[in-house]
Amino acid sequence: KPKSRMTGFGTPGFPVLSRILNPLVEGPPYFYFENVASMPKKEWENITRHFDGVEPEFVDSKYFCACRRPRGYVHNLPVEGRKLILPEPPMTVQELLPRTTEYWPSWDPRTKLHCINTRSACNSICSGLRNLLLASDGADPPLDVQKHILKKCSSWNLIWTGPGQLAPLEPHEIELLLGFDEDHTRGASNKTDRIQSLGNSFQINTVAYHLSVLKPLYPTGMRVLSLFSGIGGAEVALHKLGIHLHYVVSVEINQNNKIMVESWWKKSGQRGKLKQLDNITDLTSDVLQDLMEEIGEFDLVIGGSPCNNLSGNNRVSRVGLAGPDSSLFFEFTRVLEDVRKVMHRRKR
DNA sequence: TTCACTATGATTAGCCCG
DNA sequence: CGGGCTAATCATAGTGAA
Repeated sequence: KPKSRMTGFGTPGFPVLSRILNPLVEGPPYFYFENVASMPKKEWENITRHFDGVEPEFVDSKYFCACRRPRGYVHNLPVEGRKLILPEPPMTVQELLPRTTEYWPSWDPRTKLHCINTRSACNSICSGLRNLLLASDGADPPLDVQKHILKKCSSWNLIWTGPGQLAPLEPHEIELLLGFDEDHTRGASNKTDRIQSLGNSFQINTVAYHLSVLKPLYPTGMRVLSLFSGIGGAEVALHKLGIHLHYVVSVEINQNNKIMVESWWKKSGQRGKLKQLDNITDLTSDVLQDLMEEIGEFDLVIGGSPCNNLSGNNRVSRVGLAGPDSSLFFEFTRVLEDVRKVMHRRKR
């Protein structure tokens, strides 16, 4: 089998490659940046330039869980000695959602789901498919009908929820797919918001695999600067690795997401300190310097900047990295550079 | 105001094949 | 090596009901 582009420096089942890192970008601070893999290559080259030539590691989360999620990760972490978090998650939809197997027809060969999108409304599609299935009265529909249905299933990421019945994923199912505990996003917002926030999140098992090399480096805990935190995927991944979170500065502008992170922080029994900020542009060099007077250094700067101007799903404003939201990427490298400056200055 | 739902293609990369 | 084909995509703006 040919090696896929989406296995990065190594995934379970694929050999671990080594790399030589530019000494200029060696940690600490370690950094970890994430975004969609399928943006124009030109934009990834642009991003690489802003990370002093560090190239993204492209990884598909299908090697870690039951859904596709091709993403690029730019980081300066060691790539040897990676470990999976336990328990290992279900690798197929059928294992993840056992109730679907009862209704999953033999002519639907899917075992993995597609990327989580933020669309939730496809009732008319689903009812149309149900009518098609009703027409075949329980028997396998004709091949051309099967093909049509499979295409819709693929396009809308539908699962079998009853006899001849298809539906999109519910928020609690997306949480499990992405490696969160069930109900991670419950209570803070409505269904629309939950799906949106989840769709923007890390896949925990994938990210934790990359971050696992930090555990032996920081046996007593880490001080983390989490940018574009969202629902706290980075924090959850580190916690599931058993890494003590000594201090987390979490920057997230969405109030619902902030509440979810704060709620998780309490629920998971954290003993460190969480400081939440709203807007990354408010995290100026001066503010950061004051923060670091209190905290000391940051061991890790982590986050994924907005992708909506880069995503192929965007019909309206796919204008590239310089777009109104995606241009916040430059704040990531700006903040990282500010952190480096403070740390470097102290070394002298 | 809040919320669920709906309509809306283009741009990619990766194939295959001549 | 280049053109054609296939398949997939962390989305947005608008509508209407509650």
